[in-house]
Amino acid sequence: MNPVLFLIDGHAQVYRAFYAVEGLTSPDGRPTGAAFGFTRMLLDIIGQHRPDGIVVAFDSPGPTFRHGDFAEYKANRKPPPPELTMQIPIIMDIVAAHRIPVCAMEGYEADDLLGALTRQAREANWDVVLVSGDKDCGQLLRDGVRIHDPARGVFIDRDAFVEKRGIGPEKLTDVMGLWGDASDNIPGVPGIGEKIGVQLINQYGSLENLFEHADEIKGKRGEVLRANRERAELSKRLATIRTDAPVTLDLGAAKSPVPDLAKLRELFTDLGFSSLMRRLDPEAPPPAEDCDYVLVDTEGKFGVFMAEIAKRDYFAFDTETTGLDPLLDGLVGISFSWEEKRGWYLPFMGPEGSATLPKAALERLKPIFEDAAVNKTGHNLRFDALVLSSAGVGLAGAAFDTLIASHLVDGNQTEHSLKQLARKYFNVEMTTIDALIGSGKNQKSMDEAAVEEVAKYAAADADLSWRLREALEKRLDERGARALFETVEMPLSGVLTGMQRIGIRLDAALLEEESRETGALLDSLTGEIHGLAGREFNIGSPKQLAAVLFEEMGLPVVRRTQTGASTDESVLQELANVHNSEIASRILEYRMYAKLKNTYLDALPKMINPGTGRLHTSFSQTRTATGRLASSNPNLQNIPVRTERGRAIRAAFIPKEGWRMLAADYSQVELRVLAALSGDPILLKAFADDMDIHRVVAAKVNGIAPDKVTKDQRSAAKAVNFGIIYGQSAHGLSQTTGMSRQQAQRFIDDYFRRFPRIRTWMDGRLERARRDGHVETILGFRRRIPEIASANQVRRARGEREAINTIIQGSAADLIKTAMVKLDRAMRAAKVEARMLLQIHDELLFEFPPAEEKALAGMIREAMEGAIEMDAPLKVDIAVGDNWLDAK
DNA sequence: GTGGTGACATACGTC
DNA sequence: GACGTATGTCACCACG
Repeated sequence: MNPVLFLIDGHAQVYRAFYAVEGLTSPDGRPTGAAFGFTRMLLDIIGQHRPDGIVVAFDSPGPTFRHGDFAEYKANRKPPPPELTMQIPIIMDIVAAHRIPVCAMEGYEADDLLGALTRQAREANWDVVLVSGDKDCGQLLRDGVRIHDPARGVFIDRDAFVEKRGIGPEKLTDVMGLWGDASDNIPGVPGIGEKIGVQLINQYGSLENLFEHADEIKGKRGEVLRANRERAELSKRLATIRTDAPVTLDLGAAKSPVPDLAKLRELFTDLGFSSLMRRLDPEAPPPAEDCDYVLVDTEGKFGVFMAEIAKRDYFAFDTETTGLDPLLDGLVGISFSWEEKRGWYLPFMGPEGSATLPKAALERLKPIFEDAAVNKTGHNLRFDALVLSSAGVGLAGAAFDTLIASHLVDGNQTEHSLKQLARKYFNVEMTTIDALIGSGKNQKSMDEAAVEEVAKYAAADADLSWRLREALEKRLDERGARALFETVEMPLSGVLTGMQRIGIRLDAALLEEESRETGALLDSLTGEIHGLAGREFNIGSPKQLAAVLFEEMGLPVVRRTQTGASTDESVLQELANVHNSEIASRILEYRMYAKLKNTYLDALPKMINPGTGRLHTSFSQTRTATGRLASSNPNLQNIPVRTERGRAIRAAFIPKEGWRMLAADYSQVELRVLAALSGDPILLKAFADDMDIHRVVAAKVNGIAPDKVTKDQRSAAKAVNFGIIYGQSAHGLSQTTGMSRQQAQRFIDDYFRRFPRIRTWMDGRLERARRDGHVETILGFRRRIPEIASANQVRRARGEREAINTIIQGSAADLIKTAMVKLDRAMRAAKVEARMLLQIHDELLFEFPPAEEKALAGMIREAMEGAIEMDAPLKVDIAVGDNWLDAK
């Protein structure tokens, strides 16, 4: 029996899959229906028919030889929808990961390539199965060649074809000369369809012979035939599949490809093809790995370990702690790895009676951790650095954080846990922490779990982190993000570690006093509100509040949420202003005070670290899709500033005893980025001259002199400037400004008329985003924008806003990150005592001994204003005070 | 039946 | 546009 080669008509199958699988998207929102359908088809073929070889043929963009013959060829075809086009590279990746050869050639359609490959396969004594739904392929049928339609699950051989069409496959092109093919815009002869075509060709044997005897055909049909001879001959040529395309069938490459399972798993994870994942590996779950993890729990073993680690100038490590707070919780043990599937675990704490290492062991490790020449890898190294620092061990040479690398490789992904990355890159299922220490209220702490078990768990963490480094390095290089990683993100990680460790001093007594006052206010407001409502209810419950306002008091419903009537601030504002509702005004007040009390006044003092007496936020370098930082536990990037009462909270953020506080703000950093990137001459000039940018924009849009700009005009311009940065629509703008939608639209139109460079810059960026599927910041942080190709107008508009916003916000984030790294270096070099405490997106907050004020301000100005060379000057406002409120 | 937990929705603080 | 955190609400679970 001959071996069987499956030749797949790629585009035909992709199209079919696209329309067959609707509405499927990846976890990050990219359309994936076509890729899913195609992949499923491929796995079906491999799994069910066990081909001896596979090749996939694709059309190439651009005209083919058929267009030279007939310019209208396929002219009726609409361009493929962008949701389909954007899936082609994904499909190519999937085919490549299966290690299936792809055949494509400019100037030839997939059909012709299939024709040539079929011929060559037959010459090599292989049988062929053509995977295609296209009727033209019938002409390639002969002995040893079959057609497979995967959608119908049928195989058609020569006999089946003759049975179905009533004509031999070799005569198909003659019939199509008469019949034509509407889908390819092949004309044929008017009035002649399949039935008549088959009948005529069967009667005369061929198209040529038919026309030689055309005179014999009587009546209307004869007339039409004679009049359309050229058209018929052209149609036959167009329908004829060539078998002489200059491609060479490489049966060696096509033969039973061995898929790159790791790559496929990675792709499937990204795409959310969990149902297909199982089919990659029939013996799922993945086999447990055979790893060599050593528990170093005696002096002797520790000696062996030290001798080994001394030979390396690189390793991966991970710390185990009693809890999740690196500053509060204790060091349970440290694991190491510098070789795949091998690791060591050094326990320092364990259940009663277990062997652990003495503190002296840590002392002997200290010089290695503090040696910058020893290159360290870890997952979320900032956590480990803080844990070590609490144990009196410094960390230098923190070169590769797999968490940060993963975020740079794919910023759209929100989860970058070691467990998830191990699954994605290596198909390794790691033990969960719950399996080790339990969950819920019976959860143990790591020092209570058996040391042998902790050793396996911990060593696996170091091992996987070590392995991930290689995989992620490769991807960083592919992405061109290596420089950003090494020169900005990794150094920044060290700076953030320092900021987190130092924390910020809080005047808890002041907040407690505020809280009491606010509590009293809330009590009296609660009474008033209940009085106005006529009954008691929970004001904090939107549901109960809606019932009171709209059902019991009969106020009009302004807007609806998914679950009922909205009671948010803008709704209450409207009820208060337009409908003179007393209760709405009181609720607005109540909400403001409740927010301040619950979120800040009461919460912040509780979070003071009892050890340091200060407040330690946690910065995340890997949470945002734009490259900004995020702050949590507590979030110190959203301390109130807008209202007087909220602002007062800032007075509780105070410097170390006897020191002062300094705040350095980038002035209009996003607009400067916009000016620099777009090259808009008016904005650039305004910044060069250090003008009030909102005033300049207002003057320009209204066509008046800057000194004639009214307060309202300026604030409208300010709102639009913000809108541009946030990619706001006219709708959004009208919401934030109180303008009507029409007014907002008119203002935006005027704006773009006066600043055409911004419009063209945006259009250019959007076009590139559509082409590339992603946008990049000045330093090359990348965000994929899948929605930009959506056919859905709402989603597409959102994609466009995301695209512009990410470029501007992300580039501003690049600027301040670079400044922080430079500034940290300068401060170390100058050996100042002053300390950077917080970053709030465009602002840095410091505490410093009074004597350092001048030197510090100079360093800050230089680092921030000179962060990255741009066409627009950067400006920093510096203010000093005795607390954060003062330093403004 | 009760109490705890986690997911979700709503609302709102910042840049 | 980008975030984090608060509260309420509901479904679900283990527990006695």
